[in-house]
Amino acid sequence: METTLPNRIAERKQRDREARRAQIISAARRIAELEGWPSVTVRRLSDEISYSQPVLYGHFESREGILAAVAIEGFQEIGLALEKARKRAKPGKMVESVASAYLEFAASSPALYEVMFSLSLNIPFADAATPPELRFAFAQLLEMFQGQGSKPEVLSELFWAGLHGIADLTRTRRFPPSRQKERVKMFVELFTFPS
Amino acid sequence: METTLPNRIAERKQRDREARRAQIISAARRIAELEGWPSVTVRRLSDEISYSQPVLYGHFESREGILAAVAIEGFQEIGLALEKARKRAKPGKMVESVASAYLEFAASSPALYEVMFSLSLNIPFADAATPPELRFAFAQLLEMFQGQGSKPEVLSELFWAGLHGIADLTRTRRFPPSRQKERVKMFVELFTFPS
DNA sequence: TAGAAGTTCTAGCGGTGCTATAATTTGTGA
DNA sequence: TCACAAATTATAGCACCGCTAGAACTTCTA
Repeated sequence: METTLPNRIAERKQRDREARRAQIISAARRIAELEGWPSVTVRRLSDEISYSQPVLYGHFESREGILAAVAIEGFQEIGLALEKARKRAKPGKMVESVASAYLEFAASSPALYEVMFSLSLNIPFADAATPPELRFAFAQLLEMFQGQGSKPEVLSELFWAGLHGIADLTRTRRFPPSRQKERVKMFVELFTFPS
Repeated sequence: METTLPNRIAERKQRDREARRAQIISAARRIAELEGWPSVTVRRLSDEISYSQPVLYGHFESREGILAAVAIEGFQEIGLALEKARKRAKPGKMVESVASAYLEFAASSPALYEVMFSLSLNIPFADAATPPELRFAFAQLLEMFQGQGSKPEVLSELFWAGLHGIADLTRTRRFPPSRQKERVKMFVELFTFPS
């Protein structure tokens, strides 16, 4: 017992730490979605988790580090959503299914989507230091265009860019939501090639 | 003379006011391009124009009002650039010309482009309250697709969305700049239809 | 159970956007 | 020309921000 007890204590501490970290991320996300990112202050977060401010800096380097963690979580979720949409799509409907899934993700969590892209992370897509969550998400698009056309990478990038453009311009109210259906339909047609 | 003098004084004051307003916008833009938007503080701007802070609030409602003014200026400039590209394009090269002009604008003034879109202005595109600068810019794209296809509005929106996506993902380092040429080429092909 | 090691909090620094109020300059009529 | 009103500008301060040094406390060990 005596040799295992310290381990169990250490494990519990680690669990607590991770739970608290998750709590911080969750609170940041919730507040951002309800009141916008400017309301996500370090003081506010420390209130939410009932710890003083310095505790937050034991988990993250800075406020921006917290936002980055939220963004990573977002990329993981969108990656999973795209994978699901890709795999469950009816034959010939893959592009439409993935496009809809992407836009629905962006529309249902606008603050999350905002932080995923508006944050100027120093995280290039095709870099060695790119987080796996980001790689995975982009891989879903790449997978979709494998075999179709001569440049699947470039095509995937354009598909992503188009979806991001629609999502971003919708989020910032540049596009009237009324025409969204038509928009998606024509977008899908643009990226559907005769087999 | 005596009845016109007060007018001349008032005119001079108005001119001074407008000059100072332009100076504020110009300083904000310069600082943002050199050091990023977080460096554009009200104190810093008041230093640049050698007036105290409250003077700035005689010109703009808030810091965000200053950014909005810069953004409007940006929309005016990109509108002119797109118009020029559209009108001077060789036959059959209009889409390519306009796309290149758009991306070059975004790449050459990244901070300006950033504020034009990252700012969540309450300014829908197709609204009555949409500033004319915004209308004009979008009109250039609309003009391009008039007659082509059945839904020029939707097509223009998709074109804009695609360009914005490329510009934004490039600016935030998600796209490696290396493939930019290929990207633009394929994008132009997507939006070029057989006559 | 005393002390070491690890945690957490208090309190404060320099900065931010913004503004009430004081000081100053400017234009005007006697 | 000059006193006075009106417009303009500056000073100084508020509440809040991100962040952190050092004090206070808790937990574990011997």
